[in-house]
Amino acid sequence: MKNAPSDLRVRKGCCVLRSHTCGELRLTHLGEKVSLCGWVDRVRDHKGVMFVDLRDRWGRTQVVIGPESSAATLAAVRLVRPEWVLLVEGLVGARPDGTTNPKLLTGAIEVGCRELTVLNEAQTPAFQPSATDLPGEEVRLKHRWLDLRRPAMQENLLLRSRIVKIMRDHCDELGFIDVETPVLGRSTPEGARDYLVPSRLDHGAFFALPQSPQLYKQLLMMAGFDRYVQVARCFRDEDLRADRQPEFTQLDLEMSFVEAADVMAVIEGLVKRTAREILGVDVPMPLAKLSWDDCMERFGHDAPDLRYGLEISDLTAIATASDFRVFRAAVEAGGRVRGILVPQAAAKFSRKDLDALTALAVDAGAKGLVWLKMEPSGEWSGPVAKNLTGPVGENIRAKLAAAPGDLALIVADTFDISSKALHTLRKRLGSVLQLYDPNAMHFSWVVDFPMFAHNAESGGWAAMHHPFTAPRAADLALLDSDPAACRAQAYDLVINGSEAGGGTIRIHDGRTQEKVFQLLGISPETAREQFGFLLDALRSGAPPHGGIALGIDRWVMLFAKLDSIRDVIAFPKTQKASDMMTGAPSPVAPKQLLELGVRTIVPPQP
RNA sequence: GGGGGUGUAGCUCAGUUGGUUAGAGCGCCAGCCUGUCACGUUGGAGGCCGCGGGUUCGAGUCCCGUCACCCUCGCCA
Repeated sequence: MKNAPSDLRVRKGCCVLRSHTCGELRLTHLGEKVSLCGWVDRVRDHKGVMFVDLRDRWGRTQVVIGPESSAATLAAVRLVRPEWVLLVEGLVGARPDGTTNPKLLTGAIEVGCRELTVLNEAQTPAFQPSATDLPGEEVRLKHRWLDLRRPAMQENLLLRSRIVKIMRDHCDELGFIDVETPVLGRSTPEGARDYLVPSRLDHGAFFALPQSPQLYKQLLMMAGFDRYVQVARCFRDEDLRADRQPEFTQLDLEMSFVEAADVMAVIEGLVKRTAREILGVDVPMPLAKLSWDDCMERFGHDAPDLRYGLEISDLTAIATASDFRVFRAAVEAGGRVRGILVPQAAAKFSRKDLDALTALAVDAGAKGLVWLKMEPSGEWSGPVAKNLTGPVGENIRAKLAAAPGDLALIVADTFDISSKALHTLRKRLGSVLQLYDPNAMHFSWVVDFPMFAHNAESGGWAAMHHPFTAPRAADLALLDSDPAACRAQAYDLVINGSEAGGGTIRIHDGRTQEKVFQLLGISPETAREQFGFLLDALRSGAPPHGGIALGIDRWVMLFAKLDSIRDVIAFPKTQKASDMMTGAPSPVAPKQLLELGVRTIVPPQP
């Protein structure tokens, strides 16, 4: 054994220490003198002969230390432990007959060790990256450097890198200019909660981290950049989910002199290219476009999973003719009666299962769930079937196209609540009944969003997308007469029931922008104070423009067929937005707070 | 903020109705082993049962509180 060399010898290629990676050697390298660097994955000691699996991000190679190796090397390797970092020099040899390992790409060869250099020792790791049992996520996050040594995690980040490169290449080839925008910006009350950064030079004033570069990219259009793109970090101080982190990355882009179709075409090209290069799948273009109304009506949600059916049917007209009190009450209150037919599911759901589904519907706000099973006789059965005999039952059967053995789930409530309940049920049924191939990917657009939604807090209007979204040209007059009916030039990209991107054509004239602000309850004074620069810029020769932002983390998660966004982020945060590894966020020194003119209410923890 | 789940050895987990000294596999330490590749084999060390309180003759187990992590509703223009 010798110590790590201080005089780095130049070898072939650009690598000084190593000639090859641990995933590289094949039978074609037989007899070559090579040097490998990597981590000790496993050691197998057979006294006279020892095996060390050396691992790097490229793969794993078996190193043999046998009688041919020097006594010093043999003695040295006996001390080696998993996760030590080694430099191994030796000859590539073919493995003896019957000892090749087809599970490894390098399984036909092994490196006969001539010289062994310990580049670094390692304390016993908190968990073994090579282990088959995955540690709990808490442990993985705390020792993230170990977790990231696992081949699965390395593959995830490699996939992310490839996808981002495809995105950048695609935009570059289409003439997009990559422009960076500020991270320290101005807080606006719209949208999500801001992350704030206190100003040292102006006590009492705060920067906000961007929820997205929305206004900057619009101003770049007004500046004439025509096509802008950025891989942009965004920050939203809201509660986390499996697919939501407080900081996340968007492919943010904006184009001038375009209509929605132009932006969508750019993204469709990207979808096609990514699917081809990453999955080897050809996605037919153009993608299906569903109107928002259609989505809500048929799936109860604005980002439906279209890998399976279970569409919602409207039974309101049938219910109107019914004596069933539950149905009548909903209809008379202006609500709707809607249902899902689950083919050949009657026998699969026990009373207990149906109670669980009912609980789901109730959680979604519904007062209950009507379930009906169709008997072989063609009659409905179930707790309320007796209320739905005769023509009503027959009409429901006809409308749902129900057959014996089918299960019908019906919700009578407001449109919003029935949508939510049936969407929740549809999702549950889809996964429980395995109605789709989990490896399949389905891309579609949802378009024609309403401009506004009712804001429960203020009682006024809230922007469905954001306050800069342009209404459809034909709907411009509706801003005055009927804002609720006004549709936006908005488009969401939906992948497997997940919102993977969203964009709009923007308002490019000041008068319309002011009108929309006004509808949103933003006074002219507030608008001037917070968005004065935008209003001025809109009056300074703003081109028609629009764009989109894609959630890169979600894209990678979906393309990697993973359930958690954290598995495609190198250093993610926990559900309480803390970093298990660094301990962020942490208390700071009183001096730092003093400089910032900030006083905390809760005293710092010791 | 609400609902649900988990927390026992470094890691993954078992632990019965509340009852003697809390177990297993992996890892770790020390032997044996010349063709293994999740090597095998013999022995050994290793525990604040998340934390605090309570009930009890007795608590890993029951009760209350609390903390952390995960899923989820609200929230996320």
